[in-house]
Order: sequence, then structure tokens, then C-alpha cells
Amino acid sequence: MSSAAPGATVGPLPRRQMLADDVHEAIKALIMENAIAPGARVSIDGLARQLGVSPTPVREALARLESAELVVKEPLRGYRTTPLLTREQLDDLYQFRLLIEPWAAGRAAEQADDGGRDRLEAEMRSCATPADDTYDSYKALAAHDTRFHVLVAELAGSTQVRRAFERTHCHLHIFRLHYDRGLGEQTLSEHRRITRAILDRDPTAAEAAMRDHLETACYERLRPVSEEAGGPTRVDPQG
Amino acid sequence: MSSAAPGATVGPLPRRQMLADDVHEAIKALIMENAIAPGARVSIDGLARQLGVSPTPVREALARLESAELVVKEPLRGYRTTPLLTREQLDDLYQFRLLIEPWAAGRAAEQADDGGRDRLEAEMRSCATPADDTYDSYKALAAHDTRFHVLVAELAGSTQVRRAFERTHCHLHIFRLHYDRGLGEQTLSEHRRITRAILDRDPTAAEAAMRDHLETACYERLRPVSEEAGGPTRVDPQG
DNA sequence: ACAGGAAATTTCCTACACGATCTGAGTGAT
DNA sequence: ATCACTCAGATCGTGTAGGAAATTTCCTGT
Repeated sequence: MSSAAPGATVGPLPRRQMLADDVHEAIKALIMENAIAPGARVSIDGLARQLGVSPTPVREALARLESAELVVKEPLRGYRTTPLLTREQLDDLYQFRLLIEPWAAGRAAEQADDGGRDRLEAEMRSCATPADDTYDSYKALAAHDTRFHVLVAELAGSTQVRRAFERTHCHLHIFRLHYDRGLGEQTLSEHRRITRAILDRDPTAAEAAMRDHLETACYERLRPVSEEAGGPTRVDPQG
Repeated sequence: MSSAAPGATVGPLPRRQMLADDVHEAIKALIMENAIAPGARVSIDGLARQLGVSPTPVREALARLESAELVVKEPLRGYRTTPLLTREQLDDLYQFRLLIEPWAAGRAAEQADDGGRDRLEAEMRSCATPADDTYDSYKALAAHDTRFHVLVAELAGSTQVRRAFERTHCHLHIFRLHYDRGLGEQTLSEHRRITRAILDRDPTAAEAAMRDHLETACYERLRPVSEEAGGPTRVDPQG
């Protein structure tokens, strides 16, 4: 009999007190912030020294990042960050997004409860106008884009879809391919259109809006890569 | 200029000479074979002794298995195999499969090349008649089911879809929930129907066949779980 | 310029120390 | 007598340090 208020769930309390966990987050942040070039080598001992820990937690963190496909391991040679996506891989990625995200938008329009819709409105309110051309501004917009798409998947009520989306790390890949190209006002207006359809509980409109949004983005993204089409479009910073 | 025969791709040769990799496969096999009960504790030192290695590669392997969601980690307490799926999670899983697999079957019907179609026929030929009621027979059929669905996703030409499917580990969960329930002749006949549609290059029929197949399986699977519906359907082998 | 080889760096694994958690018995109070 | 609490021992996860094996790099000799 604790003195918990009725209706207050106690929660399983996170229990975060592992060095390896912090190391994992630190390395993930390094990759997400593009502080390590795509395809560049990631030294275990180097990171250990840099972070002031022993190699063991670094090794554990890198093993997890490998499963998340943020780094790749070459036996007896070490880890590298995942190379840039080829044109085929980017195409494949958007095909997958077109398969799951319009569906998610439709289900979100059908099933989102009041709390969910509030969160969606709050997210849209939180980034009224970016328009700035600075690096930080672009980064903030990219972060909003990530949150928005994850939120839509969450509102659809499917854990599997949300995780499948998150595991693509599509924003990381897009960011690395061209963090300069402004996905500015147009992105926001498309997000607003999706949001409106969800708030209006109009699944058909939500699906269509999401599909249009992705197809627009897909065209935007694929254009610059096609300059060097033909070859495998592999990056090798060392060579 | 090597002396390779024309048309023979040399391949990047796997370079498998890491103990941690073998340990990873060994533990994965243990889980897949259901040698460790769902939700049971997995001791690092215990596995290290059992496999005759030091704890370090075991930790690396478990870290990767955690990202694959085959085990879960409780800080300072160790790892456990993932618990049995609740009814909601199983429902969610089939919803996801219904989203991506009929699509994959349709694309496979459209795009599969001759080599792919040969592989599909070979897979279907390889398991002519199971019908046996033994555990091994069921296990063989489950293995065929896995290979079949992965192959369809592969023939669809989408790496993202194939990986998303593989990462669900749906066959592991189904197997653990009830490895007794015979998905015998009916499964094979449904597979044959899907195969026929793909070989006939009929996307509409392939999609419909896959959808029917999953819906049938879904009903089969969900029925026994509903016996104990209501509660969270959590398993606690220790208690 | 190119082949061969040795030194340096790095990965990978083992062995060990520390700290936290869990199990059980024992003690005390109700 | 039953229950709750406490406290020791054992067990296990976590991080550090060190050594063996492999790779990469650089240098030398032809």
C-alpha cells in the first residue's frame, strides 16, 4: 500500500546507470551530428581515449550500433560508419516509406485520440517559421521532420510500423546526402496539410497528403544524386 | 586480371574469423531452437563457461541480440530472452505483415526474373509433403515457411521490405506461442497458390493470395491466445 | 618504380577487481 | 505462531589492464 494517487502509474523507472549506455548515446550523437564522415573508420581505442573510458563499453556500444546499421564491422579491421546510400538504396528507401507512411497517416486519421491530436498540433505549433538559411536552422527543421513522421506512425497505433520507420534512419541518410538543400517552407506546408487531414479524421485525404509529401521529397532528393548516376556511387574518403 | 571465369562474381568473401561472431550465431541458434525459455534469464558468465570462451565476446553478442530484440537487458541484472508476445502485439505484428507482404507478393509477380522464379519453384519442390506430426516435421515446415516469405520479399526487389520482415522475427514468436498447432497441408496449399500467381506474373492474384494466407494464419494464431484474454498475457517463468 | 619485409598501430580476447543484486537464514516484533 | 525486517554469503554484471594475433604503413633494396 503505497501512498500513490489513484490513477497515477508508477512506471518501471528507467534505471540508467550504465557507462556503456552513455557511450552508446555519445557515439550515436557523433554519427547523427555528422561529426564522423560517412564511411570513415571508427577506432575503438580512439573513441575510448576520447571519451575517457576503457575499450569494453565502446565495443559493446559499437556492437549495438552495428545492429542498428549505423556502423558496419569488418573483422580484424574495425568499424566504419555506414557509407552514403547509393541511388538504388535511396530509391528503395522511398519506396518503403511510400508503402508504410501513407498507410500510417490514414490510420492516424482514423484512430488518433484527443491526446494524440493535441501532440500533433503542438508539434506543428512548435516550428512556426524556420525560413532561415543557417545550418542550425536546417538542423532544427530536420529534427522537426523526424519527430513529425515518428509521431504520425505512433498515432497510427502500430508499434511495428513505427519501429520499422525508425530503423530506416532515413533522416540521417537524407541529411548526410545534402544538408544544404533547403526543405523549407514547402515541407512545412505539406506537413500542415497532413495534419489538417488527420485532425479532420479524413483517412483518404491523409493518405494522399502523405503520399504527395513523400513523392515530392523523393523527386527533390533523387535529382542531385542522378548527376553521378551510372557508377555504384560509393564513397571512399580514405582513397 | 585474374583467371576468373567470365560471369563468375568473386564475391567479397565473408571473412568469418571472429569468435564473437560465432558466439553470436550460437546464442541466436539457442534462442531460435527454443532451447532457452521465453523470458528466462541468460547469464553472461554461464554462457561463457558453456561455450568455453571469456565473457567479453558473449557480451558483444548479447548486445547485438538486444538490438535485434531477441533479448532484453535489465541494467545491473543481466539479459533475458524476449517474453512471449501479448495478444495486442501479435495483432500488431499481423497488421504489419498484412501491410508489407501482399505488396511484396504483388511486386514479386511483376518483377521476378527467371533465376528468382526458379528459386521459388525449387523451394516449393523441396517440401513436397510434410504431414508428419512429429516435432522435427513441424520445425522443418516452419523453416520452409520462413524461407518462403523471405524469398517472396526478396523477389519483390526491395531490400528495405525484406529486412523489415526479417526483423519482425515473426516465425520465432509464432513458434514459441504454439509449436504444436499444425499449420500443415493448408499452409502448403496456400503457398502453392501464391507461387502460382507469381509464376503467372499476376500481381493482383498474388496480393490477394498472400492476404488470404496471412488472414487465415492470423485467425488460427489469435484463437488460442484469446482463451486467456483480458490480462496482459505476460509470462513469468521464475515466479 | 616496384617487390619484399619489418615496425607500429589496432583489433580481439583473456584474466582480474569492484560493485550491485539476489538468496537464504536468523532475529525480533506483533 | 506468523510475519516482517536485517544481514551475511554467493552470484553475476560491469569496467580495467594486459597480451597475442592480424593488419596497415613505411622503409629499404633491387
